[in-house]
Amino acid sequence: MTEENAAGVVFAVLNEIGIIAQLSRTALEARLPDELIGPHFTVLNHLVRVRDGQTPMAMANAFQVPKTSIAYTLKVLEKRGLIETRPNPDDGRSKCVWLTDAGRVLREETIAKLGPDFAAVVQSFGLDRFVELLPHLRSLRILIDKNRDLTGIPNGPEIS
Amino acid sequence: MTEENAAGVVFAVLNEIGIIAQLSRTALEARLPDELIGPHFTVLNHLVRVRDGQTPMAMANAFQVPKTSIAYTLKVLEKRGLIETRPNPDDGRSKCVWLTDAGRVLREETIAKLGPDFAAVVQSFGLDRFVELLPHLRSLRILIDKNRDLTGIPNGPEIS
DNA sequence: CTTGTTTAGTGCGAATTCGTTCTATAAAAG
DNA sequence: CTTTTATAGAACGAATTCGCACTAAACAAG
Repeated sequence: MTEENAAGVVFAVLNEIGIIAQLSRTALEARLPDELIGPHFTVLNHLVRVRDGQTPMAMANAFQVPKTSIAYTLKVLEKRGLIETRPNPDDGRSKCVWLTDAGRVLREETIAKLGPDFAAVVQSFGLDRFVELLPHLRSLRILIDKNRDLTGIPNGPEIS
Repeated sequence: MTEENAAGVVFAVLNEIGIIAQLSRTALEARLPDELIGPHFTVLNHLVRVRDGQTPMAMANAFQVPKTSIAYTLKVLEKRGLIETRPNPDDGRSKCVWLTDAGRVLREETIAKLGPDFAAVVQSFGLDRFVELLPHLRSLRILIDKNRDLTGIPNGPEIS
């Protein structure tokens, strides 16, 4: 199963990344209330980690998904009372997304539920390996993101 | 933006992985014929890399998606003449999936189109870093997969 | 052999994701 | 200021993903 060429290694890395993403989404959803799925939590978490009051478009860029996908996710979150939206004072076209108290609480509770899972993985995998992995993944992410704008991949009005 | 605790590092790593997965899916789809999307290619590639003649259920396990999702993907691929299915001689309940010549050709063409993209990323990121990343990602993937079976996450009849 | 349980795949409807089109506003050009 | 051009979001329908119920075959127990 050894990869012999450069493309093979890249392929294998992206393949592993794809599977890990799928696995962690499944694990996350197992700790979420039934009516919520991965992307819902991703939005809540993003609003806490980066900042409240972002526009939907900014989040579409951050997650690299079409704006219509974010729009639907936000609609569900708003209906559940986990976020609220207000007009953007700086731009009449757009709006800003704010967490409600319920949204913050749900995020905290979910993270608490994930704690033991993370702890188990950290113990087996080693925290130092995670720490070592992080900057490499960051720069790879940034690089692929840049490369997207160069290689003629049509990012269209949807993505950026 | 520095992460101070273990959970934060894990979170950040999984977050980067999620974005990279999303970005590479978008990049892949930009090189695929319009009527095909990421999962279609993933199946074709898997059948070449692992082996022809797998059952749908085996692929559902490999990709960690519900069997009904794979079923739909296979239905599209079969309609496009990229795969064909035959009954499983060892098990009357299941069937085996085989690549057609058209399926092999499409995979080759797609990989050829991705070549320059991969080369660009490899040049910037460094092949050695990919090589170093791979085993870590592999073991992380295996670990999360194992952990899923332990922590009471209901993998149900769908996943495994 | 018969019965009860598990597993692979299908059918079907709901939820989600996405591309296209449209409207309103902002930004740029003249 | 007026006229283009670009952007944010909404509306809408198609494609995809998924959960649940069902069928048929394998397997285990008796």
